[in-house]
Amino acid sequence: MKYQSINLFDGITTEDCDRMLTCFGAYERRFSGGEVICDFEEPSGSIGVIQSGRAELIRIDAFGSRTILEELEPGSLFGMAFTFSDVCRDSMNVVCTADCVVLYIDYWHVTHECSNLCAHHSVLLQNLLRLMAEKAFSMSQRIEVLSRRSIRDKLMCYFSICSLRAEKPEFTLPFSISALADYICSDRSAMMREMKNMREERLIETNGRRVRLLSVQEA
Amino acid sequence: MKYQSINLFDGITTEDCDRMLTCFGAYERRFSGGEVICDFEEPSGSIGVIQSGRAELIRIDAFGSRTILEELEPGSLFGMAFTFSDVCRDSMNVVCTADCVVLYIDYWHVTHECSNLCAHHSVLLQNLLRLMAEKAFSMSQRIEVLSRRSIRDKLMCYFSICSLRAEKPEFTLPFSISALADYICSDRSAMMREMKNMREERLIETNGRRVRLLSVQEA
DNA sequence: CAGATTGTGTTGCAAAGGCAACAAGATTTG
DNA sequence: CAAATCTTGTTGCCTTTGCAACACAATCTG
Repeated sequence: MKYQSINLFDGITTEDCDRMLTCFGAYERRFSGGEVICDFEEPSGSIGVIQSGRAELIRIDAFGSRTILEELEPGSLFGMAFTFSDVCRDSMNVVCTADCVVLYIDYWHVTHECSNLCAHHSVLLQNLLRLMAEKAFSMSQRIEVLSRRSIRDKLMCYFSICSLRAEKPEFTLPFSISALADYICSDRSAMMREMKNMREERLIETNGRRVRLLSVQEA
Repeated sequence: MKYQSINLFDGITTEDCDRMLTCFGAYERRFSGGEVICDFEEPSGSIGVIQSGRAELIRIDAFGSRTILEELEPGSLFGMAFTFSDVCRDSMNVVCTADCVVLYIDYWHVTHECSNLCAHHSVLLQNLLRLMAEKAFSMSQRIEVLSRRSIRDKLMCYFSICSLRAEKPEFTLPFSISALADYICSDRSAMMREMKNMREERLIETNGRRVRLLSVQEA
């Protein structure tokens, strides 16, 4: 099962698309690396779609511990119900890591037939449904990784997912080794120690962000 | 922000609903406690909707360690892209915990206008969108909890969510204390030890599944 | 290019958590 | 009702992990 990423506007012509976006009151914004795209300070009724570039959903807790809650790639959604709204009073941000174009769409407009009867409203809805399914999929993966009890198991689970996605046992991490520690919610030095052990036990080979799974699990 | 759960068929009359379901090839099945509703053995193109009862999404890894990946309540969705499909070769099941009625809908039919032009297709799509958003929301919560580094923090985060949902500092856990350990992916005895400490430090009070948060966080 | 920042790699130490094992109350089931 | 099962509760021991602190390469920035 492989998911090729789709864009929200696949199957809609540029003219129709422009017309709908005007009708929806949608708008685009550009961000450059390091900028905070969204800080969830006030509730918003709009969905953000990463059109291009990269961003991360970051949580910083009261003690300054930083966690990457999510990697956002082109096609990724954020905002609204997609993000857990700060129950624990930590600061949450979507931070741009590589120059981004973000499209904002009002949620209400998407779910209600508009008076102009936009021709491709239903196509948009279908695309949105599919993007959300992809998002649900990636969150399930994250839960899968985080549900492991040890750093080693978390790494092995995450690497398995990466290698499955790459369709080979060798792949490149989508972020730095340090960020990987944030992703698996473990201490960086503890993780590096464990990776060293795993290299010595010949479970993996690493070279920078390049990782190769050696023990292709037999089961 | 409070979410009242919706049903997939809200806003659709019973007759229209029946007609659509026939048209979609949807069907209902009943399960009783302990039965395995879905084992993800073969890929399926359908969405499962819990209509009534309760179920859990369970993973059992190669060493027999059991994890509740998700609590499924009426309105919850499972199957397809909603569940991470077994990358790590562990066994995954949806298990019925209280007598369930489950509705299966073919995914393809939902996303494509049918030839019969079912009147309320778009309403169904909107409802599905909303259910998926709710699911995304609950998965975000789960990630929020699991991303905490210590058992104490995981518990506090989870209890905060529960108390927010209950709109008061006292609430009843939706599952047994033992199952809570599975939910937060920690050792049961370690969790009990930590809960004991937390009781002694007067962070919480517990009585069976009844929990009261004492330190209503000041920030 | 110099200084600042970020990423990588390492270590000692203390604390937290996992594991195993046991005991006893509660609930279910034949 | 008695046996079996599930849930709660506890403890000791040992491993894993987090934390603090350091060193050094790579990259960014004015």
